[in-house]
Parts: sequence; structure tokens; C-alpha cells
Amino acid sequence: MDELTPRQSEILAWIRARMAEDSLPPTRAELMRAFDFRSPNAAESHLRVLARKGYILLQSGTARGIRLCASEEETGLPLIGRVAAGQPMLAEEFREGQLPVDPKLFSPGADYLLRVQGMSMRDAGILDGDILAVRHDASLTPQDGQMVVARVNGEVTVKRWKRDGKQVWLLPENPDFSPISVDLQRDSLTIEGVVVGLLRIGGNL
Amino acid sequence: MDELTPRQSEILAWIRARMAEDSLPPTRAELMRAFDFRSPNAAESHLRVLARKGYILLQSGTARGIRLCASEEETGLPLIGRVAAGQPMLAEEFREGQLPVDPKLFSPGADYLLRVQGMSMRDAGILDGDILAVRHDASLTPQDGQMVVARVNGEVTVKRWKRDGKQVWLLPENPDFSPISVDLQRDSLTIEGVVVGLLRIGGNL
DNA sequence: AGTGATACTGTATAAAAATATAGCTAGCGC
DNA sequence: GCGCTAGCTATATTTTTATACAGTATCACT
Repeated sequence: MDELTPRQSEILAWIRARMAEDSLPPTRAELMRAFDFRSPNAAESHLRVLARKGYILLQSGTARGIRLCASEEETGLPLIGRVAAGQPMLAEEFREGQLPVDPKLFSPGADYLLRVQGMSMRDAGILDGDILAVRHDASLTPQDGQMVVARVNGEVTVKRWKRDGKQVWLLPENPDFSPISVDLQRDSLTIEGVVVGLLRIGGNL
Repeated sequence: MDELTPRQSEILAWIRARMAEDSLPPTRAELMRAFDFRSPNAAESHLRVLARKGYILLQSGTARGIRLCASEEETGLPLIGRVAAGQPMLAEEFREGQLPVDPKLFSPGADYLLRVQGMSMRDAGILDGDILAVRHDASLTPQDGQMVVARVNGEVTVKRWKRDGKQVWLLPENPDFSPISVDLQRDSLTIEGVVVGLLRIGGNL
């Protein structure tokens, strides 16, 4: 089986999560919305590559005719650990593992799990080592006060979202930390998802 | 749930078999071919009936937007809400519902879920409304420092356990609350379980 | 410097799928 | 005999979906 590029494995991971969540394979248009493509052909060509490399099967002329090639029946959600600056979230190398968590447990449905680092959200009851359930959906605009996974100039961080025109504030929930100020015209800001749930297991209790 | 006619259950059975077989829900045209209808509307109206009677869900405007309504098999763990003093934990009347959580997600395995009330464990990152995964096992003796669900003189409470001979302390994690002192010879103490995980979903974030 | 791959935008278009409307027949209850 | 429902036929029409074709920018090879 051919190697996937980071972007390709990100897309494959999303398709897997989506299918685990509501069983229907996505259409090109749905993929387009999720990744904020402006052309359905971006989705189409990615699917072609995934099919050529043997990760999926495409039934031609069939709506939603995407099938996952068996592999190790990916059930549950991937747990992402430390993400290196600039690298896509769902790339294989940051995966700590796979947890048997039903994506539908959270609403509006989770796409991946993220291990929290640091205490910047302590007062919101989110501690170092906790696991967040995250919904990744480019079409989802965060509401003020909502907790988001954001990437500012390459670095991934979890904070509370507050927007004021071209100015975005990423607010910690711990007086020992300072808010991050993001100027949408100057800084690069990517929303890697909104937090839809929290999970604490094992030693963290 | 409404009764189905023989024809209707024949069609429902076919849809179920089809979805188990190749995971894609059928289109109206596929149903038409399978049952030798000469009009897609025959399929359409059958689907409408099955949806109205609650056996399937139809997502309108969506190719293959058919979803089976899971026959309520008790999967997951029961979620317990406010427990009245003196009443058993798992009595029907305190059950808020059933969540699709894999008990094996937690180790050493959870037996039920409990909705937290109050802020007495705030500094341990457990907030009002959070859901705890609890292991109930009579043979399990709590270790000092472990979080337990205990019942003192009828009242259920979540605290950190500390034992010193005949004296047990139930310690909150919030300076606004006072430790509960329990004399094993004088007071009635039942251990309703040890906390093995935490779950936060929906509005609590 | 040239070639090919990745990762897209932008615009079409045909096929697939959902869905509306207007029937028709047989059986049941009253 | 009348109204009602189940179970269809037949024909359209609109939306969704798949998919082709023509580009652009970037990067890695060679």
C-alpha cells in the first residue's frame, strides 16, 4: 500500500471519522465544505489518489459510492498527542492511538480526540493530560465564548474564542496565563476545530 | 411503534440486509429494481410509511439518506442523576438515560455514570453537571487519595478518600467546603464506587 | 531549466437520486 | 355503495452528485 502525504491522511482520517459517525460516506460537496475547498474537484482528485493508493474503493456513477478498504477496522476516534508546529493535525505520526469512543456521544459529533498540554484552561475544569473531543468542520464558525482548537502561526492551542471585527482574542481560563491577541490581517489563524466534549481517564483523576 | 404490514416488513428487512451487506443505504431506484416496481414512487411511498411508523429516518434532499432507527438494545452505561437519600443508586427513577459509552474505555471498567452536583471538587477539575464514570465493586477497597462515591447517613457524595484506622475523611477539593469526618463505629458509610473517569458533554464546556 | 506530482480554483455538464403530481385497483369496515 | 388505506403505475421536475476539462502555484527531482 502506497504512502500517503500528510494532507491525504488528514482527508482519509476525516472520511473514516465521518463514516463511523453517521455511516453515510460523504459526497464531494460535503468534503469540499469540511475542508473549505472552493471546487468539488479538489475533493474528487483526492479521492482518486486515495483510491489509486488502495485506501478506498470508488464505485463509479454512484452517489456516495466510497468504501473503505478494510484494513484494521478503525473503530472509535483517533487520539492526537503533541502536534508539531505547522504539521496537519491528523497526520499519522501524532496519533497516540485509537479510543473506543462513540463520536455521536458528543453533539454535534466529534471528529478526533486531542490530549491537552498545560494548565491554561484550569479554571474551566480542563487539566493537563485531559482529552478533548473536537469537531473539525471548516464551515463551523466559532461563537464567542466557545472553546476552540486553534493554530496561531503554526502552534496549536486550546482557548476560549472571542472575536471583535478583525481582532480575535484567544482567552485562557487561568490568571497565570495571558490572552493571545490575533490580528486576522497580520497573523495566520486556523481553526482546527471546536471543543465538544472532555474525557478524563486513568491517572488524571 | 406502529405495526408493519407484511409487505412493509419485507421491504424493511431487505433494506436492513442491504445495509448490513454493503453499508450503503439503497436509493429509490435500487429498491425499485429489487422489488420489480415500475415506478420509483412505489419505493418512495414505502419509505415514507416506514419513516412515519418510526422504523427509519429519512434525511430529505440527501442521496441515500436512509437511516435505521436502532431497536433500543441497551448498549452503553446508565446515567444516574439526583439520588434521593436512602434510595438505592441504580433505581429506575434516578436514571437520566443511557449513554453509548464503552465501559472498557475506563480501567478497571465502569459500571455506571453519575451526574455531579455542586462544586465541591472544583479544584480537581470536576464541575457541576459533569459526568463521572464509576466502578462499583464491593471487593474494591479505596486507596487513600482516590476519588470515591460514598453514602454517609443516606446522602450520596463524591469526595477524595482518606482513612486513618476507624476514622475516615471525605475530602473536598475546594476551600469553600469542609472535609466530612466519618467515624466507622458511629456513622453509616457505604462505598457506592470509585471514580474511574470523567466525561463532559454539551452545555458544560 | 524541465518534468512530474501535489494541491488546489473555476466552470461545466451529464447522470443519479429525490420527490411531486395524477392516476388506478383491491380489500376492509360500515 | 362510500370512504379509507395499501400498494402500486406513469410521468415529470428539481436537486444532488459525480465527473470532465482547463487552469495555477508550489515543491521535489534530475
